[in-house]
Amino acid sequence: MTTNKPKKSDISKEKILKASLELFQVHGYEQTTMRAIAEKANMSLGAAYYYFKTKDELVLHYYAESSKEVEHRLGEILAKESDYKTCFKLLLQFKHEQLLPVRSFFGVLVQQAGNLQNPLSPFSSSTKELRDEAIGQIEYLIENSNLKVHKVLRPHMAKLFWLYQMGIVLYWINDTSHEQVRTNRLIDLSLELILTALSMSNLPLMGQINKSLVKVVQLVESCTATPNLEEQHDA
Amino acid sequence: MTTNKPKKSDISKEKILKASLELFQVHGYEQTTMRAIAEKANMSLGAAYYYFKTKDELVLHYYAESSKEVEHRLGEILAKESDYKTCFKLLLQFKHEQLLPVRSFFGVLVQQAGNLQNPLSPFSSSTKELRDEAIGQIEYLIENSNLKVHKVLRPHMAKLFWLYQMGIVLYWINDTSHEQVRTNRLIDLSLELILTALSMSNLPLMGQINKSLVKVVQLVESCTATPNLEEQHDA
DNA sequence: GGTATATTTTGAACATGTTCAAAATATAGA
DNA sequence: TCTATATTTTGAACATGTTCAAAATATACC
Repeated sequence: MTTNKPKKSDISKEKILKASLELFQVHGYEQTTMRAIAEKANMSLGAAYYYFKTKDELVLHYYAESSKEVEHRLGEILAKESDYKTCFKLLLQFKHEQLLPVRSFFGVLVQQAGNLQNPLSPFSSSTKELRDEAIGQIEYLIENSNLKVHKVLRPHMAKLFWLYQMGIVLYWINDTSHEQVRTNRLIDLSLELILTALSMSNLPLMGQINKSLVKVVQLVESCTATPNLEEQHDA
Repeated sequence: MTTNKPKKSDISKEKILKASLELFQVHGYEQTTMRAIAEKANMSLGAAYYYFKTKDELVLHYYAESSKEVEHRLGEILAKESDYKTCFKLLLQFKHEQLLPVRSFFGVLVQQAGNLQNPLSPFSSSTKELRDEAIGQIEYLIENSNLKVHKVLRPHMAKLFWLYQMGIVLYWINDTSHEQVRTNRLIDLSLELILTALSMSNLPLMGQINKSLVKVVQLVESCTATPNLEEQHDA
């Protein structure tokens, strides 16, 4: 069931992807119409919809693709560095650079964050796979790094970092400063902050804070992890 | 220039607002069409658009209205309580209850948070007035409370609390648990966390963290405060 | 009241995401 | 090669947010 012959459908799919990428990059997500995409791909509107059920799905495709590239890059980074702060910074910077050309339309993903019902939300159930993949990547990064953190927090670090990283992306998307210098500064400053805070998590008087933090993370997670399991009247 | 005679326009506006509220409540924001609103208000589609330039603007109206109610409620709370934790909790709970009937469609406001260009975003320039109003309310709450926090943090507490509160609302919007018990738990837990953390901000070894935090807040603010002043190539 | 101007209302038209039944084409089995 | 089935393509149609020129109505001034 792997790739045998280049099926016609694959070729058409490619055509649509190529056309949409170009248009999205130039005109952004909203301004690009499905009709324009279909036209540029030399096919009818209906054909485009045969391959991608919604306009959203096109963007989701790039998201998935970039996730794979990040995974690859992560391996490279970890081969050279073990200081987790440096690693995380390199990772964020790579995402930053790699996503630069698609920034104009990639934003829709993040922008829809607040609506868990929207399939485009990074918290929605349709993006769960991608989310878990990203969190797994961070987990891997942490495992292979020198991050020292209280054992109560440890199992939730990857999720926390993922949330943090989503915040950075959100900022980046809306950052209109020249070459996004502000985002870079934010990365530096916030990593500094987190680094310092985490290094304190082993102090005795932090016990309460650590526990509260874990509970909050779990509560947040419980809303995203299984959003489609219908109304869990929990206790 | 105050209310003289009930202008025809005011009556029509009221009719639209009433119709839209009912429809939004029953069917939510997306499912409610402008045509349905116009029909329910006994007027043509174009007339509805004469009073509200976009569908969004209708929701924005309720946002503004509820903000006034919150302000009123805040006065009541502060008259009885001075413990800032209790105050904040009461305030959050009031917002929670008061917004309950509009929860189904009020979410669009928060959901668009990620797109600062979207007028519906609570970070956008079109909602700046409302935002400042809300922050002012929190400022007032803090001033009249017993909150003790490091002087470096003090000037930014209201903004921080506002951000925090937006997070809570975001959670609340998407909380499908029975009677939103999860949101209530989140409020308890996170307030506990913040309370503990803030009470530590005066400790000597927190100096670095405090400073970093302030810088991060300022950086975040710089992206929201003047989003329409065109490309500030800052240093 | 009559006329000029401002306000309000209308309905048609447009753009765009999406659906769908039917047509065209490809594929497999005889 | 011929036929049956599966895949792909098409274009028309629909829903809905939005715009707009023209018509209807109200208001103000004589």
